Amino acid sequence: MNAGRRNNTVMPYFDFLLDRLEDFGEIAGCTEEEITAIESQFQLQLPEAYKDFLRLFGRESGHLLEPYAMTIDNLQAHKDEVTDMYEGTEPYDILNFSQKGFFFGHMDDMLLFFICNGDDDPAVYLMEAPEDINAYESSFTRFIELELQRDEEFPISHFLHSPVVFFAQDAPSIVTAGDFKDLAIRARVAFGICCLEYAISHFQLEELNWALILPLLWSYTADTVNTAIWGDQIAERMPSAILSDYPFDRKDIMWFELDTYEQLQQLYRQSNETVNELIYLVFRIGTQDLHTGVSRHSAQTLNYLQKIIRLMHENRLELPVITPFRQYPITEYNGWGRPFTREDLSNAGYKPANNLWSTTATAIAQQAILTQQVIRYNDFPAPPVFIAGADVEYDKYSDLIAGAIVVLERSTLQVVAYATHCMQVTFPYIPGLFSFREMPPLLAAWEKLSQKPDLIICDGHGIAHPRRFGLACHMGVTLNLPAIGCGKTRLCGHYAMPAGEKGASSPLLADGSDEVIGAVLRSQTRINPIFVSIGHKIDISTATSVVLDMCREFRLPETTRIADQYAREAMEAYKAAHDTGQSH
DNA sequence: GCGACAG
DNA sequence: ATCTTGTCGC
Ligand SMILES: [Mg+2]
Repeated sequence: MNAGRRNNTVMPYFDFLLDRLEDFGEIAGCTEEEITAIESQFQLQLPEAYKDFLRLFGRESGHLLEPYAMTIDNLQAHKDEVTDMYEGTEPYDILNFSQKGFFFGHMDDMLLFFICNGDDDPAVYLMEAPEDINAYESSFTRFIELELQRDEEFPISHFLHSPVVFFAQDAPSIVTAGDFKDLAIRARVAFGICCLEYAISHFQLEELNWALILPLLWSYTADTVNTAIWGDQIAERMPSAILSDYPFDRKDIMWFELDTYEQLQQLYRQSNETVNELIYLVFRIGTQDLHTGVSRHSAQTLNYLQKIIRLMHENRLELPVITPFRQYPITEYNGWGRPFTREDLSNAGYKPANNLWSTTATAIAQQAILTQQVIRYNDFPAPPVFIAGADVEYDKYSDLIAGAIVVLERSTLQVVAYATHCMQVTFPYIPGLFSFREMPPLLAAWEKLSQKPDLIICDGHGIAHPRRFGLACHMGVTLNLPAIGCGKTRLCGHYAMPAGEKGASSPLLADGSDEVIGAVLRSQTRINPIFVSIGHKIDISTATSVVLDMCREFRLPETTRIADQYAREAMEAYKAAHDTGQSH
């Protein structure tokens, strides 16, 4: 009767519900047209299991499922909520990748989503905040099945399969215009200029002649500034004015000559719209209250600040942290704030733009999602014979990074194969996000490797990691290869010192629980122990014995040592080849 | 609020 | 991780 009634469509995913549909009370399904409309509205391909769900419950989900707000009339609200969390970014862009996150319901304050990656019955995740994402159920059907079995209203206590923690510095800076409500105009201008600098760095426009405008902008925060003159000077240098069709006219321009005008033209032409718009917005903040004085919170400059923040978000740009600006309250100097310099900001924690830092939230989300794919038991057909080692080398004077993977025969330590790759770094070093820094050259080296190993020992932790997803896990899961994490120092967890003799070990325990996340292994007698943990497809005792087996004369396993050698060699070779090619 | 934080 | 010199203990 209902248009949502299924016709001949097979609905295999919720067979288990068909004989108890009356328990749900009032239910109604979606039509195929509605489902198609959702897909086009959200620009994604919905998984089959979810479509089946919609065919049954898409319009009315009955009292059992009602608290989850999973009917289609809620979808836009879910999306809006996520959008708010991310302040302007599209919710399905959160997880970066090519896949899109689809937010289909909620539990209390937490949003439920799956990733549209082509999987017919995808895993379900819970998002409490952008950087706090947990795997919840292994599939959508299982999610429905298990939720219906729960008696409790909202069984929050067992939401989390494993605790997800992250270092505070991993979290992206979240700043809203409202945060500047009580801060001086000088602080607002300075924040805008900092955003401008971040944008310049992000678009790799540092080489342009920013000296034409940046120092002048910064002069606003100095004690010598005359804001009226500053406004006049900046107005003449506005990108819109310089790039307009009107030719240079000495009568209109008081503050610079023709050659400066031409240089400015060149600058803004090579710049881009976003950066030029930021300059304009900074100008507006600086001049808005010029004649009226600063009233209360100066709502209009907050408005421009909001535009700046939105522009930054639209371009996926990290925002400067707000801490350094907090020291300039709106109560000082009639709202303008006391003067300061860029150095004052640096001393208070302002970090210059680093375009590599903009993706931390995405990286954390990936880890929370990928960690459930880690297999923590032995999963290999035969005892591993060809053991790979991996290490990465850096160069202090450039942004070069060289990765090496070496394959050794387990007992003889013969080098069976090796491969290296040198490239530019693509990610900064952030404890907890290490794999995003070292994986790219390692994966490139892996591609070149003529003989693939049975197992890989990585120079970094596996599950001995705040989100249980260190470098070794990332490598293992990515390559679908048994992997061991072997770190030199602790990242997280606590332990008792193992006995002094080679081979002694003690468990590495997770912070705040008794979960064993690794082994502290004495690899040489009375030498500092090393940290072994599961990477992928191997258990901790097997991992420990394999690592111990590879530790012959030194503290570190031969795999790591030899990989280190090859990586260093590759770096030197690359630099030498590059030098001769460049020096005229 | 402060310290801790793989390579 | 990087650079680089010196020192300690076997
Ligand atoms: Mg290393």
